[in-house]
Amino acid sequence: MAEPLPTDPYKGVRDFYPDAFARQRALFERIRQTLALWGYEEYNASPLERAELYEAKTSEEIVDEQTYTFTDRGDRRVTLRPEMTPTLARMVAGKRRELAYPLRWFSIGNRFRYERPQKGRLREFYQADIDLIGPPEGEADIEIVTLAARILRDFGARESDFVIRMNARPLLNAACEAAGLKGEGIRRYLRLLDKKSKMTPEAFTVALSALSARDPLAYIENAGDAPTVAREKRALFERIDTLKARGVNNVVFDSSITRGFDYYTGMVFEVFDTNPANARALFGGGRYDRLIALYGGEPIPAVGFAIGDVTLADFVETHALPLTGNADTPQLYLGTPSAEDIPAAQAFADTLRKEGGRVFVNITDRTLGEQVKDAVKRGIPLFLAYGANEIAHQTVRMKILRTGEEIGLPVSELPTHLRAGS
RNA sequence: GCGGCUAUAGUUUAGUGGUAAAACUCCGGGUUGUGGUCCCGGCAUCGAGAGUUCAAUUCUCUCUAGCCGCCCCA
Repeated sequence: MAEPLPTDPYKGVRDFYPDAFARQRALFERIRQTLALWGYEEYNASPLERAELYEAKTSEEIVDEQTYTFTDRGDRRVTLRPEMTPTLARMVAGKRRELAYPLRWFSIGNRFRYERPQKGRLREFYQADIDLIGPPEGEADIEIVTLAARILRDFGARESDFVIRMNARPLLNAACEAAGLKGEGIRRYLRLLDKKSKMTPEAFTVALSALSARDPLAYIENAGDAPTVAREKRALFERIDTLKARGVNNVVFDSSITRGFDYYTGMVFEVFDTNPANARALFGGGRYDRLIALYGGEPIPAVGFAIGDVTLADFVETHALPLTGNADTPQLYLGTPSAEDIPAAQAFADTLRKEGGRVFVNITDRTLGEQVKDAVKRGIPLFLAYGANEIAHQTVRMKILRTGEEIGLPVSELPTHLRAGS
């Protein structure tokens, strides 16, 4: 006997058994509904991409150590997409002249990253990427942040359940330059800033002194010291005020929000759960005006964000938000008194399906008692036996499993009941 | 890549230096035209390998896997 194969999924990825898949789908269906109301269109692409796509703008370390990259049989280097934005940029650039701007696009699918799995971080996760492409900084940024808030609100979250922390790359850059940093120094400072909340103040001060004489944040605090900083700060605060005026009140300025990515050029934001039990970033996004130009041509401004399934599911659970799943459970279990009745039951089921009934037909030789048990286990609400008696009299006894009640009715009325019920 | 914790039936767990217990699930039967109750029976080379020992599921080591943290974070 050969060694049996393991039944666990590959490290860091999940199986979605029907229950879990129904929940997962419910999560993203809710997002799809909101986006449809806002006129966003769904696109998709292959998870396989040329490796160079990420080498262009993402940092080398990420490509080398945190992607699934391999060489195919034609010696092409291939990467399983770790994020969607480069693919989106590639697609937009490819048809840049024929698309109708502004583009309101979104995509839901899996992303891959090769790293050590731990809480909230897996090697394969699902994400909704939502982008607004074409308009420069301004109204588009307002819409994107409003939409981010609306998606959570449409899950039933209250405004107090989350907070949107906002910053702007130009503001950070101006402050860094005011502090005498440039190029690589700015990059290193942003990385340090990203970690600030996890460090002790002393450790931050020590790390900072290795980079700069004065903390760039001081120039943001006292913007009067540097005109460029003052200008950027004013622009950002105006945006926050606009959002509040338009009904998104849970937005705050947070100078430590940087986003790890090089391609952001404007506003950046992260949405945090306010519940202490789940106090971490749920998702985030920002403006990236120069990414699409990497594929040639004039820059096409863009702003967007992405919501991952793991953190969103945690949020929904933490706040006990209602989420209906399993909408596809059959409504009716069609039992057969004996195996000879199966062909007739299948034919009958098919007439019910044409009327829109979701029907599960028994094809085993189990007794009716066992079939009823089976229906209960599967969570199918209605049961009826279909055999010689039913065919002869054209009537059925429909059993409501939840109450045990049985209703006798003519076969012809059954579709009406299925439509009314469930 | 580094560190901590864990590993017993399909699942969740108990337990012991003398080859294991329970609940639920599943399978078979009591009950061959209608369930959820009840009763009986079945289902574990105690993660893998090595060592200590008369004897290891139990102690030690190595490995593997999972969880958690660090690093990193799209």
